[in-house]
Amino acid sequence: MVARKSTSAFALKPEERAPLSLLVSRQLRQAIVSGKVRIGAELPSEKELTQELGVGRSTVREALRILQAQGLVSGGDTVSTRRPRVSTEEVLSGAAAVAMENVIRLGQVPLDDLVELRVVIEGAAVEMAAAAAEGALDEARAAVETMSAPGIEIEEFRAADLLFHRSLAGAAGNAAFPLVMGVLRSAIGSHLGEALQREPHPKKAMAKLAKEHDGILKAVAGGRGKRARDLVTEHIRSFYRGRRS
Amino acid sequence: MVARKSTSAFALKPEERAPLSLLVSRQLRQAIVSGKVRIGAELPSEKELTQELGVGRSTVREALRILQAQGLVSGGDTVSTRRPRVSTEEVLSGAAAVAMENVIRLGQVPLDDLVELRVVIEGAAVEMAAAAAEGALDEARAAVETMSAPGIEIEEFRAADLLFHRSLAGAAGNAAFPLVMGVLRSAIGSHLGEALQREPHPKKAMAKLAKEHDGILKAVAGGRGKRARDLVTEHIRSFYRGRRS
DNA sequence: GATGAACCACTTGTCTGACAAGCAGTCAAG
DNA sequence: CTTGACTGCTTGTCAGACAAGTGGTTCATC
Repeated sequence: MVARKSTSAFALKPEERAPLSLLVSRQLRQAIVSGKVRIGAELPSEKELTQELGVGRSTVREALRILQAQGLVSGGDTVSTRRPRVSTEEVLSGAAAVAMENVIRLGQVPLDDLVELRVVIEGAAVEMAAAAAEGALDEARAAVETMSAPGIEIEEFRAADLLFHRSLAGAAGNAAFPLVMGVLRSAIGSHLGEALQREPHPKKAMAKLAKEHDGILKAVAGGRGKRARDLVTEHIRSFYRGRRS
Repeated sequence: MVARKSTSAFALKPEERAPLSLLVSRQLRQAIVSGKVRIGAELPSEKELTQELGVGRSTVREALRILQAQGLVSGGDTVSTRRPRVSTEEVLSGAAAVAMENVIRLGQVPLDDLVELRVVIEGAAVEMAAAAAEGALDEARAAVETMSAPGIEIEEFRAADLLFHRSLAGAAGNAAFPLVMGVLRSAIGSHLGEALQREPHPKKAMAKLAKEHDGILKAVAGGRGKRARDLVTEHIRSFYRGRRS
């Protein structure tokens, strides 16, 4: 409390009572989301921040830890001596997924509700994509091809699956769809513990999924929005059905 | 690195390379989500954790800051000398909301995309709510009543409006809908800077909104899902239309 | 000139010790 | 019984110290 000057007046706003480290973290957050510091750029070192902000190093470090936990800053969880950077989108949505998973784990949101929300979003996305009838389907098409390859590994399949759903969600031209969808997917997946790994017949399951993907893609490409939505709905629901822990 | 005993064995998992503070935070998180520490319960003091875990206080503090940023622990942002507690649902959802908002902000998602996603989610929510056996509409009904009061202030109206949309989104029985809807709403609002404040004729605008709310509510209560969805869609779109900064 | 090793500055991670401010319980004085 | 001071305990913050790792510079060697 050495830095707060005891605020003798009685009208003290509640924000003035926040710890310094939180204020610092907010200030840095502001600098980041406002684009003042570009994505992926390096932040000043802890010492520089210390001098620049006029606070102790512990305070700066705590602020950085907060931002790191929020996913806005990355770098601490890697090696050492590497300066913190502004996170990429991936780290960021990873942090959001962790937060959502916490909400699930503590019983605030049942798993099924997340699945259903994903159905709603992705269903709407494919329906809109089918109506838009544009050429943003190349990525999805390539992903389907990858997944249909005979000797594919589970890990590869998972990556291609993510790419497929992501690009399909983005095919409607809405940037918010794939972002939120990704967070949901990751939260569900980490809660479930990667269902595909425990599949008794992974090859068979993957073949089934690949076939469904192909059907969805064809429906979208053919402009049959309703059909695409139904297929996606069934695709997602059936995948998670019976896999609840 | 003084606390890690140089791990002379060669088989060190990549997790062993994580900072100690992160490991501590994970351990505490595990204790929380596994239900070992009940929700709302007090955690041991920093000193006790220090002794219990065998690490320095700075490390414990950083771990606590991480958990706090994730919303799992609350207490630090309030007064002082109050021990950290396991968070309640509100804090937790709030942290998830912040994380999602970061994703959206940094992902450069256009405003229209956010609005459209909100239309999709809320539209689906009211349609599902209309189909399901209702009973959860009391809150929404009360909110509409509040908003229809003649001499209502803008701030009051905003609060009631939030309550209306939130309870309506939750009326479908899906906890994820109101959560994400709240995030979107807040993200949109911070983009737009509280549109209602700058309204030339706030009274007139509020009256129009209240009337639309009433219509939506009646449609949901009457089980007319399609109609409710259309009304919500138009309600949200028309509100944000022309208000883009 | 190219290459590799030694060296040094800087950064992060962690610990320790210190102090201010606030809160809660205790306990004696009225 | 009430009230006021006192005494711990807790969090917030700072400063200093050291270990370990990374990167760039310099310099000797081929």
